[in-house]
Amino acid sequence: MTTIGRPREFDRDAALKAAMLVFWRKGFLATSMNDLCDAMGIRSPSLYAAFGSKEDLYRAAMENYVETIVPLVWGPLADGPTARAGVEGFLLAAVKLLPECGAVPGGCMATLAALGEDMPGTIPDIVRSGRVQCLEMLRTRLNGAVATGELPASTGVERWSRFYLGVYQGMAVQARDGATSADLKGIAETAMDAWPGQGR
Amino acid sequence: MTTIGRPREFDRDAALKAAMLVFWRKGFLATSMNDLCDAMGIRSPSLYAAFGSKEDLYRAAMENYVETIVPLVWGPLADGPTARAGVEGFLLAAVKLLPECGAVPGGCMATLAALGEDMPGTIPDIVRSGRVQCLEMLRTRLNGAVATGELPASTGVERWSRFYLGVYQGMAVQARDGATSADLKGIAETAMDAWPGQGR
DNA sequence: CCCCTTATGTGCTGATCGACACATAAGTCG
DNA sequence: CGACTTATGTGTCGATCAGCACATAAGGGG
Repeated sequence: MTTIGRPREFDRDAALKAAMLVFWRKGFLATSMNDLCDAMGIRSPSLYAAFGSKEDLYRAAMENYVETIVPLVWGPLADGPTARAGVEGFLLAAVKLLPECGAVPGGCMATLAALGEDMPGTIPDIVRSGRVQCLEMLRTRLNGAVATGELPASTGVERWSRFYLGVYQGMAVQARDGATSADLKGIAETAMDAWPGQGR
Repeated sequence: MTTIGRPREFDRDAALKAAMLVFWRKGFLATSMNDLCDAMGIRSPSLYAAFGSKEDLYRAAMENYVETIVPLVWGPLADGPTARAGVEGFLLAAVKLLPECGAVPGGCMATLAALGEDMPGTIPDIVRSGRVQCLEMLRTRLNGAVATGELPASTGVERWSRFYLGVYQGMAVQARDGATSADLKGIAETAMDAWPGQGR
């Protein structure tokens, strides 16, 4: 299919990725259109033509983050041979990816976005939906473990899901405050020692 | 001592408290000087004369929060008869105070501030210091428990401190996303079941 | 009473915000 | 080659931002 009209001179996906990295690093409020134009290498009319508005661009950036970055941490949850191994793999992946490491921003954009600031428009819905998806992944994995008998039927899946989600969120906060990989690993191991149904 | 010059016509402490509540609800970036003037019932020259700048006012507001609100949650940590009772009391206080409840904002200003946004000036240092103080309170209580023999000498105080801090931080995030008191209580109880040195 | 000091109220400043008008350029289609 | 469609570049819009100049008001000290 041949597109009519003057062809776009920049790579839309590359520009979106650049915008995602800026939003990840600086957040929605602290990022200006100038910041975005500089990082994306385009002028604002091109940006508005391709992405709509700052809020629309943020939504697209969050979707890009969920598609490309989130699986690096949450993929092991679904991939582990058992639910226990899945949760452990997910927390250990967080240990590796949450601290600042050079070019890529630290922390978790989906977890830490729009927490302490009153956001305009639909921004709160966008980020809340990302966090709810994470909770849902934990529910799914733990429900599966109850179904296969890996966990006793009496396991409170809802509370354990929220517990491990909370541990991850706490790790993200402390990583933002400069916690080391060793610090985060201690949190993850401590949380794994609490794994349900194996004793008390 | 008689103060010279025209006397101030507003209550400085009441105005500071009003500013603290606005910063708590909306965050530093999303709060404008207009918001602050409206809430404090004064005009901007009076604000600048009494508090310096927006950043100075934020620092004062955070100190006010740490003095008046933080003890409502963290006071039970030091007051409990044992370290275990202290940590449990602190988490249960968080269950009651983190969810939105009418006039008072929900969440925790010190925990959720400046997480997803790039903040100007010394704002990051201000909020980081608040969170480090919380970690220090946990360290102190758990170190005391090791000294009195309540916990075995082999207890890794650092990792347990970061673990319970992380649980609290996760509860704060989920409260921001609409978790109920029952949801938070489940997290708190699950974390208490992991209490060190009583079995496995 | 006048002088000094500090607070208040009006109104404004330069900077920056998100967003767009407009003219021009670069393609495809007839 | 026009006619049409879409992208780019320049420039700028009104709104809002944090902060302050200036004149006026309200107290105490002499």
